[in-house]
Amino acid sequence: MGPFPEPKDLQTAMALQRSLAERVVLEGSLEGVRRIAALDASHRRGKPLVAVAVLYHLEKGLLCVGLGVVPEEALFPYIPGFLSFREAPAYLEALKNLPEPPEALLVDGQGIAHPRGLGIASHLGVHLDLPSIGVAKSLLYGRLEAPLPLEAGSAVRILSPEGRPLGYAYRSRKGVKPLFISPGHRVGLEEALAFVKHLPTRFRLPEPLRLAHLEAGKALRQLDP
DNA sequence: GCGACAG
DNA sequence: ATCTTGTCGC
Repeated sequence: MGPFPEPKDLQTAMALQRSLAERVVLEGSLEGVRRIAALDASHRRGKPLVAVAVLYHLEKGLLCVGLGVVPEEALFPYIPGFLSFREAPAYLEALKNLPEPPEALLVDGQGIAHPRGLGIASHLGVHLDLPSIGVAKSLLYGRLEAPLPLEAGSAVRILSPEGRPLGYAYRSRKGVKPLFISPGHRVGLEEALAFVKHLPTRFRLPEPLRLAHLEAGKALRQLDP
């Protein structure tokens, strides 16, 4: 799949995003997929970025954890709309440290619900040619078709300014803030939501992502107590 | 020019 | 994302 391109400026990054977005495939079902990698990262200013890939089996649960660490100096800055250029390199390292390749990716961030149609989940999916889904804790782009009901399991579509469906706002549990689900690559809109709905979810985040989040925080603290 | 703005 | 204790609510 080649190296992960690191653009020298935002104009170049933007052009790359528009180009890669044309390669996104918005169809496919994840039925039958059991082994997924959940991706999350944590960091503190002046410290390395710690990325975690959790290999999770839908029936066996947590299998193992892969780490990816990138020094602050090597990091692309965080700019809304360009998150993948900052975090994806660390995720790719983390994925290399897994004993076996996942069948799909669950990523903390947007899929196609992005100004140029290439959130970090889509970017990673296209780069690795793997099915991927974006699960974000807040909305970056688009608007909700209607207010999201308070009931657990409710979902309303995320629409682009032109009215195109980009994903779903999804209430995973009662009394929690919604998650924003959008297909990353090689999965349809409905299928992406259906897949997330079937993941074990004890709290707000689906269990695989929650574990990845906990592991990332743990790893960051162990860097230098 | 005025807001909005994943992690 | 992280800095942070107790506290309100299901």
